[in-house]
Amino acid sequence: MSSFAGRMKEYPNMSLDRFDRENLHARAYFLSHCHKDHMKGLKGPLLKRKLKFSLTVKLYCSFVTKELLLSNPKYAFWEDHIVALELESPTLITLIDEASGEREELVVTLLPAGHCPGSVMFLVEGAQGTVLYTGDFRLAKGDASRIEPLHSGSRVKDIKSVYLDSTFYDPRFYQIPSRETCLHAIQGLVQDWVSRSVYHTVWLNCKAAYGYEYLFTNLGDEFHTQIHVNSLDMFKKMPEILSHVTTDRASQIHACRHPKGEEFVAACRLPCGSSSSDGTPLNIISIKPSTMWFGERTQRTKVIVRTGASSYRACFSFHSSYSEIKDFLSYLQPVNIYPSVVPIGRTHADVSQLLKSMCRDVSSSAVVYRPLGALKRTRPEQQTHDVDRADWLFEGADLAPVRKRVMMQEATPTTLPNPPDEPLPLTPLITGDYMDCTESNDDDDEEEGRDLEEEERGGEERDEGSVSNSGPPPRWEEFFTTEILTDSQPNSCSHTSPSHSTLTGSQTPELFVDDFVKLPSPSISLSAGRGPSQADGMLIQSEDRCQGDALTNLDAGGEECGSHTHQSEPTESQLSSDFDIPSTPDSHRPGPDELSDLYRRLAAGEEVVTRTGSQSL
DNA sequence: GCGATCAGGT
DNA sequence: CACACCTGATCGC
Repeated sequence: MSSFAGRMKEYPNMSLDRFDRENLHARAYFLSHCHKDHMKGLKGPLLKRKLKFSLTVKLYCSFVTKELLLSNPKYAFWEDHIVALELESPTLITLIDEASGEREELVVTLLPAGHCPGSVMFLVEGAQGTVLYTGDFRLAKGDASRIEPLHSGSRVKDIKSVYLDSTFYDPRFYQIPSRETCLHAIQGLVQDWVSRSVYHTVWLNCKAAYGYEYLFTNLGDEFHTQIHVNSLDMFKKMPEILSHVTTDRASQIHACRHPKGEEFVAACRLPCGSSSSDGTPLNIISIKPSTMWFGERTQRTKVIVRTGASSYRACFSFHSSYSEIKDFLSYLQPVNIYPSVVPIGRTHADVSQLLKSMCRDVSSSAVVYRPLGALKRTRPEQQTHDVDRADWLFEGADLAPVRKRVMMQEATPTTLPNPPDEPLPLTPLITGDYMDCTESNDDDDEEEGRDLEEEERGGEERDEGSVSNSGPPPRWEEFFTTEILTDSQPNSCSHTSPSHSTLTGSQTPELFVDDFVKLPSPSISLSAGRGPSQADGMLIQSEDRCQGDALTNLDAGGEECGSHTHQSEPTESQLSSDFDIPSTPDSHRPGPDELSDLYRRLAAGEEVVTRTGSQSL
């Protein structure tokens, strides 16, 4: 949970994501996204009173965040004090002290954060240097290079401080399967289920929070349906989302919620109360999006885990993994990094120590200080790395090490693939940096004999085409319209007005980079009979997967949902949507006999050797 | 009655 | 395992 107190050292007159205590006296407020833990104090009576008497205090956020916020009547009093900003449009903001009239000018730029609809990072440029407040974010490897305002021409901007979402900044969370991988795995599971009959229904057991919408839009498109949800109110200005959700309970895919939802589903009733359409009982599976993470060398990394006869967990993360954060930081090379979250079991000192290695070394030889510089330096507030103000003190034009911009997007999609042995040009600075995390993941690393280097080589070999799949970070803003749309959308996405199509393309998570491997493997599929769009992003299924740990997830226990579940369970391939798995040369696909033996042993309750540890639930 | 905080749950 | 959130109990105003 965020322990950020709301203030940045450089710009203490602005408050971000905290609105209580000392933040009550801020000159301007910034809300990175609409999750409750970033809105502390935002509906407090003290702040409400302050607004009544203030002409200048504003809340800055994205258009989508504004819409989501105001869809809750408890925040309606903010209406006239919210300034929605466009993404990636630098905006001059003057902070005024209402008592003294003192003014301070800042340039603030909203950057897409990929955490939930409307989520942004704040890039602040002013007299105290350039700082980045990330809010909560999930960016894939290489995304920083595609965010224009982080650059100045061909250079990466000189960033003094990053206030970082360090939720998963711990080597234990080294990798989290990409959004695409997770989405495709979920699609596979849903496909297998809903194709069985119209009574086969999926319940997406999502938490009461924004962030699952891209799941709804993609599943909606894939299955030509709308997802049943409790309310459409918050999406009334977001046609792309609105067209994929419905309050009509006659849907095969539900994401409705009820405090006793789990009990309902165990009793073959959906949280909305629906239990049948025409008297025939529903056949429900539940899929609970959950964060799953894996160590640096972990290879068998299941994206879907079965937790009961008709319940599954599916990998889903709102936050960047350790390696994604490292990629982000090593691209930006800030001078300071301040963590906003201390992972459980860690101290602030632990995290700060870990983060030190990601900071630019200001004493490095890249900075050559002129002997006379100290004498010339008359303005004490000047920062040694402030390029614009202090470069006359130094040799050369730049104090910050030259950081060349990397354009991943420009990687030629149609030309020859990178040579297998050459690392992809993801960051200019590090490749070996990932080695300093070897202290980690003993616990997660169940790989016995595998050689890491071999694994990496295998990965890069297959990475060929996938570089060009990288897209820009998510732009939830493009979901937004100023019109208010009504609930009377057509009941099938296939009828959705073409006027929305321009919004669709750039929003879908296909655009996220998959760090890992995709193989155009014709022999492997998550499910049969799907279109070419799935074939492109096919997950690799390891040959040896079936021998062991995949089966350990076939939990024979758990609640049964009526008598009809057994013969209609999803097939093996749905249960083990592995990702990033290089094939093992000396492994083999188990034969039917081996498989049935394993099934028999599982059914008999015998131990089956597992390399993923206990996953029984 | 309201808000803040904590425990316990999903 | 975490996350984001909810409910209910308790405390203080």
